[in-house]
Amino acid sequence: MGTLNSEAIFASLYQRLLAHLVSNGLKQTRQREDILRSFVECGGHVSIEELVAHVRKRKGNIGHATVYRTMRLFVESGIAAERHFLDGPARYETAEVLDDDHHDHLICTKCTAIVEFENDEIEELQEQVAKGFGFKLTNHKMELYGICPDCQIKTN
Amino acid sequence: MGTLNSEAIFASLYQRLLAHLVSNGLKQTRQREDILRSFVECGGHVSIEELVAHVRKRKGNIGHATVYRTMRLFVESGIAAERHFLDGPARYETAEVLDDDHHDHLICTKCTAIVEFENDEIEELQEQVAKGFGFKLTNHKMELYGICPDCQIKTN
DNA sequence: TTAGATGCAAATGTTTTGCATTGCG
DNA sequence: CGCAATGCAAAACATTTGCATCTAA
Repeated sequence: MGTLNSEAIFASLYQRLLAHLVSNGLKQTRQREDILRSFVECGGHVSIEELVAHVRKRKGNIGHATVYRTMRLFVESGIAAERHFLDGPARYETAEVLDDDHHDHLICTKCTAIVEFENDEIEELQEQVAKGFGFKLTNHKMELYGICPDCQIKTN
Repeated sequence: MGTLNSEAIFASLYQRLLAHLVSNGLKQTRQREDILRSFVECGGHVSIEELVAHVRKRKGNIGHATVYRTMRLFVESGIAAERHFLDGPARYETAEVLDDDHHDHLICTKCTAIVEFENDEIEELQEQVAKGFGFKLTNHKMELYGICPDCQIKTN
């Protein structure tokens, strides 16, 4: 999985990005296309630093500020989502799955492997908790930390 | 609630802190006592900056670094827990409730009011999810974001 | 042509660290 | 006395911003 249809994912996200650019009077640029391509090729949960490195390897130079500004743009366009795991730098993932299919994360504290999951029962209970306090729920963050199967085997 | 038995809370936490200090060959200092007192008086979810201001108002000067180092010590002693809401600075809460009574947070995105809650059903489901992926769950973070009753009334 | 985008460097905010000095045990 | 703690300033990060320059539309 991944590289197989990565061109298709790129195309779909780029189309959504273009729609956002047009409807907001913003511009299509070489950098935005490069960053999106790297973003898709990197798979999930990339940091800004990793993106900068990836774009620089594929193409020429790119500024940090540009990548920061572009990822903010991607989030506003609805094609990327920002996550804050542990307390490292922000990480981004493609939003293609997110449409109606919200997911949360299970993170290994030894090797930082990340598994995505979805659980409707939990979502439902969260909704009930919020309602119980009179809150109108807008979104949530749930991260489970533990030791993954591989790391449980390795004694280190 | 709060100021009523805050001296009792202080005493209980201080006792636990002393135990940690003694068993690790660390020292009892004026600053550590002052910071703990402010920490308890401030109630829940204080930032380092707020603690510095509070200690300075009650007593004389104190260094930022000391407060950072002391809160890390408090976390290691098991008398404080660190939280990262939204993406502001770290916030700390007293761990007295945390013993066997884990709780999560419901946060208003308008006024940043924070409500604590506990839900065993959700905990149980989280455990099941982790088990499903072969993970050994060590801890988790769950934050629900929404609009609190007060802010729903105010139209702004 | 012109508003928006880029890239650099400087600024910001949070947290950590080096080091001389102080103070608990 | 000796090691740990403090306080300051400097460093380290992650991120944002100012500004001159460039470029898509």
